[in-house]
Amino acid sequence: MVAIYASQGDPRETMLLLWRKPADPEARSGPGPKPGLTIDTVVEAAIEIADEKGMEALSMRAVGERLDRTAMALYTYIPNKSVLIDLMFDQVQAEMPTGYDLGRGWRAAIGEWAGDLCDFYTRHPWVLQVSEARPVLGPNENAVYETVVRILNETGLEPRPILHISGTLFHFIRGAAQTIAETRSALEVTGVSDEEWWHVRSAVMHEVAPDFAERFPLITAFGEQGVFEPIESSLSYFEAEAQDTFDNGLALILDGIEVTRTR
Amino acid sequence: MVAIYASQGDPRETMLLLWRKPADPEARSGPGPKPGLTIDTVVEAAIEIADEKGMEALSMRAVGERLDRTAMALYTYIPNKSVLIDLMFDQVQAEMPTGYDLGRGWRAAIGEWAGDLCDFYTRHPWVLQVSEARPVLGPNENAVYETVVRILNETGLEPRPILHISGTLFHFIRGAAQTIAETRSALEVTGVSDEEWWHVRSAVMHEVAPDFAERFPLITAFGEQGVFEPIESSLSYFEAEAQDTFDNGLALILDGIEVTRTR
DNA sequence: TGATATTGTCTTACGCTGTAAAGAATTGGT
DNA sequence: ACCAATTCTTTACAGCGTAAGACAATATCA
Repeated sequence: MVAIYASQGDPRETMLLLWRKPADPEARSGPGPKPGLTIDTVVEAAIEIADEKGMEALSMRAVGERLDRTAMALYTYIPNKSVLIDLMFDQVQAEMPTGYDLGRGWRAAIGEWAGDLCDFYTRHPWVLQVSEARPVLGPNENAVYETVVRILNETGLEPRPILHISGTLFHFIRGAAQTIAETRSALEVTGVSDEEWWHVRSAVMHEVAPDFAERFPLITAFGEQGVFEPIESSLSYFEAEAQDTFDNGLALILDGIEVTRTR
Repeated sequence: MVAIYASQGDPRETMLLLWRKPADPEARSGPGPKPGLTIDTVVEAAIEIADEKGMEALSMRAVGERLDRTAMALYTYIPNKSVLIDLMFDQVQAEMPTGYDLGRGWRAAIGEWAGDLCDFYTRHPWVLQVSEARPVLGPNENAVYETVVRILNETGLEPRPILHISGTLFHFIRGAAQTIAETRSALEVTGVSDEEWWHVRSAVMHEVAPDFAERFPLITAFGEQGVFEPIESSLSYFEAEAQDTFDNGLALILDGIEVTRTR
């Protein structure tokens, strides 16, 4: 996963695009051909490609082709690919709900929010490749932050603990969502099911590390009583396991918040 | 971050390399020139490049150059780049300690382990780009899993909860380490300090969203009383903040484990 | 000793990437 | 009719992983 730093290029220009403030409010009627595309159509096409085939399939040529243009035509609308990714990133976050019911308490609300965020990330796994370190600062990203902080504010905790908890939730949810998304796509990408994958490797493992059970007794014991029990769900084994880790991990973190709160 | 799936190519060949079992124990004295490199020298050179300049600078040509060879010379030792990354991945994990003192209880031990893992990831941030979904299954990766499970086994919990907790810890620690590493490298890569970065954007923000405080009242309020207080530490503001999030989030998760344990 | 088979390494080549530079085509204002 | 502005295309460059083929070095066998 290559960390993609937000906003390579002129920050002002990027922000104007993110918040859709045309740089020059006049001058939108001069000579020259009318633009055949808009920022939104370009961003939308790029999002479709990233959703369908992943971030590594997102090329300027591919986006251009989807819009019946060449790659270079896009540079009329967008300064470079890095900014395009920022715009995609902020655009999809509009999918996240903002109005969670606080009537049933912070725990129910944050649980719902976390589930929605995890679903969001698994719908758009490429979003996880955008660095969180220096945020994009678009309107929809800000709305997501505002939403989680508003829910956590119900805990009665101070601002700094709330920011730490929000960061912790993001770390956990992003990691869980990434694993869920990767287990899901692993079959599509490699064409090998979890069962096949494990079957082949466990055979080679015995050949290559005959002393495995002695060297790693606990994971051997834990593996034997958990791995590849027949499961009823329609999910692959690993995906079901990843989903369980999310559910249980989330509950554990909420318990931890409760402890912090009542201390 | 592009998810890199482990073991593209023949799984058996990859496992033999990971566990350093030469495919053919005989036949190591035939005609032809003697090999000038070894798997280890190649993997080591690749790790150095990834550590120094990041995963996106890791190219076969770059590794070859560091060893005074061409890119193609490496294919004598390694089937392809994907397998090279698997070998790098498992190799560096040997840095993780395995013998944590359980005398002071699981909480102290897991706290130490988590800190070590976070440090490990920030030393080798490229490791975070290797997918966790289908593990590499090398000896050192297995040792890391065995270690964390051995510590968590001290909680007295059942295997499945322990696996969920271990997964939760990995998700959280990876996310925290990634943010720490990215805040650290953001300055090097972009040449812009956190303060400059924020100064520019907050100015443009006022221009582009004059109603920001009304639209996002809580993050406005929370921001005002926390952001960019002068800090004494040698860390950048964001890095110190990311480190705080790790420390507090870890404590919170450990509290959550305690709750699960005593329920 | 000379031939042969085997192996390490290099060169070349292909299709992909982001985007700089330059030119063609289209349009509105004068 | 001309000009200036704007959209869009073409071409080009250096980088990527790696397939194919050539070449050089070496140990074994006749």
